Amino acid sequence: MSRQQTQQKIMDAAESLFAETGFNDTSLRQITSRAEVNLAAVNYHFGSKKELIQAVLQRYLQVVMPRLNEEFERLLARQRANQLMDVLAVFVRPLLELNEVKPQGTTLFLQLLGRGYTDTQGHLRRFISQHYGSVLNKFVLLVQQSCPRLDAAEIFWRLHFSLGTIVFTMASSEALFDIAEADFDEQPDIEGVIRRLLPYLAAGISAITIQPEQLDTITDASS
Amino acid sequence: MSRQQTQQKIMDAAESLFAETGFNDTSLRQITSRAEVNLAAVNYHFGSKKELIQAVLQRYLQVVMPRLNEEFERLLARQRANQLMDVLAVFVRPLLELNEVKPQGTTLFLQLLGRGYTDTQGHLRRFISQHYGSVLNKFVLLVQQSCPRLDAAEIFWRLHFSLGTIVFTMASSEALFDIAEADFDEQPDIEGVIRRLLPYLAAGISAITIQPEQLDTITDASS
DNA sequence: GTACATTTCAAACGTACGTTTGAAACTGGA
DNA sequence: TCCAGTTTCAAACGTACGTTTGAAATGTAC
Repeated sequence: MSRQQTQQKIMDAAESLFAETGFNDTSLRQITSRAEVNLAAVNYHFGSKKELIQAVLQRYLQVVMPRLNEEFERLLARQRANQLMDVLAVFVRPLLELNEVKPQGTTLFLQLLGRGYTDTQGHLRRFISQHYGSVLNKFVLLVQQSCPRLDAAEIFWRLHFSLGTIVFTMASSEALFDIAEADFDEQPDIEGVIRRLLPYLAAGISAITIQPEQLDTITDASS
Repeated sequence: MSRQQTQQKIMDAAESLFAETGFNDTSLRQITSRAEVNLAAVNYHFGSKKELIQAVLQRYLQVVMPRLNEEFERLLARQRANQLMDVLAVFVRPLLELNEVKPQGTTLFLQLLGRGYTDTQGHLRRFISQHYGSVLNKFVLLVQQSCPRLDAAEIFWRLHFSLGTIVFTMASSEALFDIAEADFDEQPDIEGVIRRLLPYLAAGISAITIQPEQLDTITDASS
């Protein structure tokens, strides 16, 4: 079997298991057994489990990140500020194109991204911000331009709120899909979820800032 | 040492470690060592690690859930539908009262809740919905009443989006606090984050629903 | 076909985990 | 004081993990 074949079999088996169970709760023995390769193959081909995790994510990141970078640059080159919804919508196409990389690619990638942030995998956060920090900074800049009302701190928090929404939804998407199917007769797919996500995120990010006094008023009024 | 003292020392040590590192990545040896009790004490007093996790959460749930239940009942008894913001604001006071149960109680509880949903701890989700499902159903009903425009499926998704925001923010709140402090000279506390969260969540949940055609328009327009 | 490098394989390594055990140390009431 | 009941303790158990090892198998170039 060629070097590439083995590596690919390992990464294919690993990514689905990682997406289902998380990184820490997936063992190399599960991975190599599903991939039908020897246990030692992971360490031989990737060095360590940590490096395998990075390789699995890198396979998608190296496709989607240059695409996002293009889109961000294009929006930044415009004369006037973009609508927030337009900035967010930029993600849709590159993400859905991951389905051409491999079947279920979009779902897998987003689930993996979710695991990367919820599992204790500090090295993954570092890996991403080291390799793609400049791309993500362009996105933040675009959001700032589209929401001039909001100061940097507010945008920082709201973007992390949004990251939480995405990451949590994708990490538990399997369970959510099951419930949606059982309770609402939906046949939800990843595109449907993204469609539901965008207006939610856009409204949240551009929400009117509340003053402390106002919040107290509301809290008091209901007591 | 009395039964209660030991159990409390274990739960105190466990909850902070769980909040920092997650359930699966915190070992009984770390817990008993920090609590200065024997390793076997956890199994003697709680039966198993799983039951310790539930006990740690239960300590907060049994305080906050009856309070929330009261508030929900009160809002449900009103003649006309409540504002969404009022419904959400109901959480603020009961959550902040957890700081009186013990120092940092609010933060700890929300972090633990976050871990419960992001770690692979299916038993916790089951535990909560078994014990407090009826309370949470009242909340869903209140949201539905305050957003008559939205159908049940849309509310289902948006409430889970919101859950993701809360859970993710709290699970990584330590890191977020550090960044906010370094980059924006904030001294963020849990109350400040809640203050930032409410308008974001309210705006997201009550966002205007987008039609598929409109989304395509936006996606196309930006290409 | 031989010599070399690459890849696979079964086995073992050391470590860490949750849990169990049985004896020792306590406790409070008769 | 004694004793039953409770709680602590050090030690061990069995299991699973990521990684390493060295020999066997496979592939490749001449």
